[in-house]
Amino acid sequence: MPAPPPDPFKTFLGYHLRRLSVAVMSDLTATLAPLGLKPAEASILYVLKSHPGLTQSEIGKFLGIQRANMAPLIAGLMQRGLLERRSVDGRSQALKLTPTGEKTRAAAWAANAAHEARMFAPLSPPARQKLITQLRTLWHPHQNT
Amino acid sequence: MPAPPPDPFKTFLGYHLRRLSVAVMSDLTATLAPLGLKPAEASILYVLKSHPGLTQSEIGKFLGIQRANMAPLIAGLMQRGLLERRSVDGRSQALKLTPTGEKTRAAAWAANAAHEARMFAPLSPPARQKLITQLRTLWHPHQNT
DNA sequence: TATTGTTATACTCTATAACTATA
DNA sequence: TATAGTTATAGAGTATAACAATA
Repeated sequence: MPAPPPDPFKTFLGYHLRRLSVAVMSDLTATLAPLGLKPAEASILYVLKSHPGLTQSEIGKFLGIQRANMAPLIAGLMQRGLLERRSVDGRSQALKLTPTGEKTRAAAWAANAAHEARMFAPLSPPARQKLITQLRTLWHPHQNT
Repeated sequence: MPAPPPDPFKTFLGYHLRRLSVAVMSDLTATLAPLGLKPAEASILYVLKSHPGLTQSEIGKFLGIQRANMAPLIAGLMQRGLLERRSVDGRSQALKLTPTGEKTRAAAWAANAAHEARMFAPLSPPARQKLITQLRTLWHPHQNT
């Protein structure tokens, strides 16, 4: 009885990280679609809930999204009445959620939490928290932007 | 002294999974670039080392790459003399590494292993293996393709 | 000079549809 | 009828460069 061929990625953490991340992102995209939000848009709403008054450049730095790509994202959320602007100086504007934006954020947050519970059900809450801690230890933002 | 604003993604495993995965993929891309390989191409070489004789469709199923996107990848590797084909029947061809392909694969593998050691240095080997096991438990391939 | 927001644009990755030739 | 390989193409997501207005 011949041994089964070995999995070439058995020792490569990066491979499993990537495959799981892609699967989770795909599920999150489907989860948020009924709310008319993409993951990046929902993330912006989350950041503005906890950090109201940030400019769009600052949000981009926080999320790893470039200025040039933030512009259409913010414009779309503004157009839907989810955000409002207040001029800080002539070139930058503080952003915050409108009441509608906060309702949408809360709905997205609930859907996102349900998605997390579904995707990571095999892990106990402590195991999940430990995993988050490990991933944060390994992720050094300066490697990106 | 006001409390710092909370990180909105503190409890979202998916977010940290994604940020780390993007950083790791970026580093891997840079690591493999001097060998003239993209991560997907290196993965194909790895799979053919452990599973010689697979067709390109089978490799695509293994890696989660669609048939249509496998065609140019395989064509490029063929053109560089890294792969050879043997007709199984009129429509499918078994693939294997050429001697040059095996040399390139070995070089990519060594670079990839060094990349992993660098990226995941904070984790001991047992911790790293446990993390791989956890990620594999959470990843159900049928969610994708 | 440096920064914010914006536009235009290009590049990669991924997804779908359709075709051929084979089975 | 179904499958392997291919081509064409469209859509995201992301990257750089350049500009106007402002600091």
